Amino acid sequence: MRTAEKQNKKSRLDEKLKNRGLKLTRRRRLVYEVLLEKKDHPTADAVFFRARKKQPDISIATVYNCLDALVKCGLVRQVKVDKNAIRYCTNLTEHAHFVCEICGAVIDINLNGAEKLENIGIKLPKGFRIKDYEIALRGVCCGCKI
Amino acid sequence: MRTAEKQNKKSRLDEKLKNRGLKLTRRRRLVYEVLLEKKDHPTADAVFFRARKKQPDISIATVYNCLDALVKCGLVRQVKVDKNAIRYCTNLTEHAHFVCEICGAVIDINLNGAEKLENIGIKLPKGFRIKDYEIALRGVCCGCKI
DNA sequence: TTTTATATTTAGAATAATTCTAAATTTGAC
DNA sequence: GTCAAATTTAGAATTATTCTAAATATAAAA
Repeated sequence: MRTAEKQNKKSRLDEKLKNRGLKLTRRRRLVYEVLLEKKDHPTADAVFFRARKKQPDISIATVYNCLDALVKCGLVRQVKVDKNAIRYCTNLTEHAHFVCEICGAVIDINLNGAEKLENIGIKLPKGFRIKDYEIALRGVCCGCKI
Repeated sequence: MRTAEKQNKKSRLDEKLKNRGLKLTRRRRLVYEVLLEKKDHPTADAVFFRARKKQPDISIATVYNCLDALVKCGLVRQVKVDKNAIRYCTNLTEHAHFVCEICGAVIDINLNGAEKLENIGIKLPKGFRIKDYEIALRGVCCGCKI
């Protein structure tokens, strides 16, 4: 990628962060970049290792802080599909997650209109309001099946 | 409840445990009883406190062991709806969970046929197989709405 | 009913993920 | 450039859970 192009990409990323009301910092940019580069739902720890390759002096506490900031502003979502560490996801469309119980991989499963929550018609008790939901599918992925 | 009735209830519970191939122990009976008495999806810690009221010399390690055994044999299910401690559920029907983000309460939401997983038609990539799934609805319950 | 092999229970240590704290640094606005 | 406010940081603290190895209880056989 040429320098100008790279620069352009970077400023688009900065725009995105600013639009969400985030104070722009070197660390937040880095953490968000890392998440966008490999969308395999990394844990905070995995993000930390990837981030360190680019800025070796970043700390794990900062990674947690940045992830929290990105989640709070809505650019990133937490994925809580098992008892293990929280994973992070930049896919903001309505989707489910499949977790392979053998290899631990987490992949996005797109929902077509019919499967989206407002269309499947779950009935809540009176006075309850849903703000968010998460569908975790557990099983065996194609790479791990016998 | 009369003693005979109580006895009868207890042996039905024992049957259930035995049918699942579980070795019958005082602790497992207790832990399962506690779960059946108040189905509010307690954490291991909450189960420990309730269990201690009846058998003060039970240990937290045993509570974890018993819960694991009950989960493994299929009488109890783990509920992993947030980053906090795992919760336990004795409802074996297909259902979703609603978590109140204010008070933390977790309640069962029944699914009617149309909403069950095999009927909503989620498309998995080739070779993937689902063994289990979990729907977590997050929001505000009627008691906490403003 | 006693014996015996095996599984369960236990206290306490260990681990893992995350949060907290308070001092140092960086940022954006002026 | 200055400055207040927010961010970053190392390291300690916390929380939930798992591990370990010794003591005990259980189920089945004798």
